[in-house]
Amino acid sequence: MSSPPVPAASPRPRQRRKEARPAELTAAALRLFVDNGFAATRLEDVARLAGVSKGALYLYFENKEALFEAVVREGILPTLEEGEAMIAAHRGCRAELLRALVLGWWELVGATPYGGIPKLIIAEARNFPGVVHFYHEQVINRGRRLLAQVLQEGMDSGEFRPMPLATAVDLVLAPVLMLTIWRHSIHGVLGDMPQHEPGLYLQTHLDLLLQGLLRQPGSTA
Amino acid sequence: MSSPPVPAASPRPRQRRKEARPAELTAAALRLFVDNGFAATRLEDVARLAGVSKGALYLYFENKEALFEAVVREGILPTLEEGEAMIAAHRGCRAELLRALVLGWWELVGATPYGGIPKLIIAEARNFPGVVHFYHEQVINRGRRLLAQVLQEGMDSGEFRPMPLATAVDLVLAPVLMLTIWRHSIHGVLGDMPQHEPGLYLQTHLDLLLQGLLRQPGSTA
DNA sequence: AGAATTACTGACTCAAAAGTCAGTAATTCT
DNA sequence: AGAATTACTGACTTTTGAGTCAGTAATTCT
Repeated sequence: MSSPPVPAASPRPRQRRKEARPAELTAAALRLFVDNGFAATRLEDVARLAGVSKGALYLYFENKEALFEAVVREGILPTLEEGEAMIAAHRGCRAELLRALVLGWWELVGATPYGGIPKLIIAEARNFPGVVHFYHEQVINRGRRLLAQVLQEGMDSGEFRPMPLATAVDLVLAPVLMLTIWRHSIHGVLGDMPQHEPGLYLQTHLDLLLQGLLRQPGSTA
Repeated sequence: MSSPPVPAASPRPRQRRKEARPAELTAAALRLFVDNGFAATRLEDVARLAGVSKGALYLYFENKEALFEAVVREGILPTLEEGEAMIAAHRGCRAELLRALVLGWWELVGATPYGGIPKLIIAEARNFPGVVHFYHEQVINRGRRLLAQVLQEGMDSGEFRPMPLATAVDLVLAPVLMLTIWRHSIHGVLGDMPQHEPGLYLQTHLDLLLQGLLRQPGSTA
């Protein structure tokens, strides 16, 4: 229980890397915030995971809340433009586009550390109304508009059956979000579900969804 | 800013109600844990909301973690037996049973304070692996088995198309869970979505799902 | 090279919230 | 009624972690 503290084989000489620090700190904070929650995360641990001292963290972020906000703001970047580009460039049926958007999102966001942000937002919503407003405007609603457009076009062209638009959008999203949420909560604890390979899960989701949406079933699957 | 503290119109003479306290305390704790998260909830606030002092709370619960565990354990009671009874009693097609189970769950659990527990478990999973194991065994897997049975019977009888069973179960659950999670996080902050009346949302979910599942579309909806 | 600058450290302070317990007032017992 | 019991209180101690800052060492300037 009381072995002498290991001298940490050459504790790596102090480095000065002003440019890289903020991104390294937000990456570390994202990981710990998602895993443990905001309140239960110690800034000393964030700093250590990023390879600096707690003092250094405060050189780059006013306080814990500012770090949280930075984490969320950073999480938007790698996402929506891609989707908006895809939707503009796409030729072919809306069903294929829908598949591409969902699977693309999974690869670009869901499967990366940023996939933890939905869980984080959900868990901390009541403590950070400002951040929620921001995220809702910049991410949620923007993503919804994207999907709504695809569904609307599909309905207009007769490819999809008519449906309540806003509700249908959320029904496309729900399984995708649950997948990432699960990964960052219960799955992380249990090592659950061999059969829940994300690819198969999303494919089945899309199959089921499209069979429900398509006027002529089988025309795409 | 500094009006004299209101004497709290007859501060209600001290009461002794050994029997009722634990349930009142867990009810208060459920509310605050779901709203603010475990770490961000002060036990003094839990006690005040339950109408007792902090000291009294410690007469009934060892510590904060024990209170959390009690909250989750209590949340199972009003649920699964009902579903298992329904499934045993039901005559008629599996599609109707599926509708009844989903809508029944919403009324009995989702729309009540217990509807906050999924969000709570998700948010705190990494900090309470023991509780997650318990919940997974006692609630999640049991609920899944229930739905799997219905889907399997439907497939066997030819009412439903064949599908990967475990995945299909989770696709039934995802929108239902997202509905409760949303209510207790983002919705609570934004007063969001007039059109997201839970009834319509769940009906649309079931319509869409069944159109995908049914071999002869229209035979139920 | 040495001087000047500044990114970084870690021991410190301080506030807040978990947990304790001697005392108080309902209730029950005789 | 008074004595004995015990559910409850709230002021207290202890612990924890956010936030600070005087000092240190890497880098740049001359």
